[in-house]
Amino acid sequence: MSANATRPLDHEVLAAVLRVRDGVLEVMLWQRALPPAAGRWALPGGALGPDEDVASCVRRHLADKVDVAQLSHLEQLAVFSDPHRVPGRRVVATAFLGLVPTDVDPSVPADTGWHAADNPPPTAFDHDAIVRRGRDRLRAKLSYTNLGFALAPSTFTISGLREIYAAALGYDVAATNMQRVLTRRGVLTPTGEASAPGRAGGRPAALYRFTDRSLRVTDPFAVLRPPRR
Amino acid sequence: MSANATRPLDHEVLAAVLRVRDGVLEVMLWQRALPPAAGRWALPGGALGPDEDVASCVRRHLADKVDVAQLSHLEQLAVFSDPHRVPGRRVVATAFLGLVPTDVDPSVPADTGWHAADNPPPTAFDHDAIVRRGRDRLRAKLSYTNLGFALAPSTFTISGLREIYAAALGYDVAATNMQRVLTRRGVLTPTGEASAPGRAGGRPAALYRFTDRSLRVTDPFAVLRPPRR
DNA sequence: ATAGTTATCGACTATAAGGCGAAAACTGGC
DNA sequence: GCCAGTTTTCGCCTTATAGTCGATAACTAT
Repeated sequence: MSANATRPLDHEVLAAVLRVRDGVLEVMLWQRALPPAAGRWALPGGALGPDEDVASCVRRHLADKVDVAQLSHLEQLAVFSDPHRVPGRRVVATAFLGLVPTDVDPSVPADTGWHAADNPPPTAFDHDAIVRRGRDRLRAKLSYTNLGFALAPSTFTISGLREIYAAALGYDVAATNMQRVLTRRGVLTPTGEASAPGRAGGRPAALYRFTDRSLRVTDPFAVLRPPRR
Repeated sequence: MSANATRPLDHEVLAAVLRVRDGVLEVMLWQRALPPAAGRWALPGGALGPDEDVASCVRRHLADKVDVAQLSHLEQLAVFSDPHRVPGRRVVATAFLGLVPTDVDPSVPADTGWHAADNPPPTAFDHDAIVRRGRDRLRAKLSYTNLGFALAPSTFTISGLREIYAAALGYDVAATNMQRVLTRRGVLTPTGEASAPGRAGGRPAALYRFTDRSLRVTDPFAVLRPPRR
């Protein structure tokens, strides 16, 4: 037996696209104009088409909101399948996690904006739970993979990277050891260049880049864990 | 628009249920008697019902093959959605990873058996890829979570635990430090009891148990990583 | 008793992390 | 130009964890 006659089974994809801006981890949401859940904020996404897999599908729907080429990372998050997650319909959602680096600023439609991932505005359906899952997945992976490359610009200073990690993780990280630890493990490579100092002066910071911009699992970075006491 | 009229969209759940037996990581498969893919081996699972989420669904279908209460762990793995993953139908699968401890031996139907997860017999559809994903997820999580509790019996010796980890990971692990490292981190707790020695003699081994049988993320266990050289 | 077997412990070495203060390299005001 | 202020980077020291090896404990079988 295939889809129930009285209540057809639909499948949609949704994407929690995250970025760090001004020290805040943000998620992309658009405001629904029409019922159901008019006025509430929703994740980008849409129905799974007959001839595509979920990865193609999420890229296709994201293209309505943002230049997909500016996404530095996209991965499956989880399936959300509560029979009542969308009132009046039976729709299973495959959620994705997308990341945008700090040095690109994708233009988005008028109904779409960026909101603090820790405190989003009222969302449609279960989209708040999906945002939480995406945020938690990012935080977990930051400490045992090199996923930071997807949030950081192509070259950056140590203190700039520290700010990105602190914003994404939601707590301050000790910057002193970050260069040493990440460099020793081969995650960071110095470019040899230096950044211009800010207007307050200070020594110019050396620029680094991620050695490997493909996702790799590493030992966890103790420097990224919360302080013990 | 809901499901395409000419090619209805179905959703199924599948479970890669793994266990360690005699030093081998095994997966539960049943042999299909009827087309399509008659004679090939398949993962347990079935269609998503109209009033259940995927977690309830996978437990319901697993109950046909095994006593679900004997599963020590069950988690979402990934969505498999290639439009041609099942010939002639459009069916999206949510795959789960299940684990069975070494000290229970669930009875299974006649068409169902356990096969080496590293080298399964010819499978139906994309079930071999799902087995690989489940195996890889287990291996990754063994080294940064306490998921070992789900494979091990309720109490065990250090060398017994070493064998389980070695079988699941596919490579030998250094046993010398395992007790010290896992105990220091609070993952293992001595029960105070000792096991009877084997027939060849030897000092009786102390029995341990996992301190916390709920899944917790820990620092990775360096003792579980492959040797450096 | 004694040889064989397995488990556990202690001592030592090596590696990595964390903290702190000094030094380096800049800006802007005087 | 000099000096105060700012930010980054480096070096040294302490602590924590991992890895190795050999010694010792606790058993079985003959």
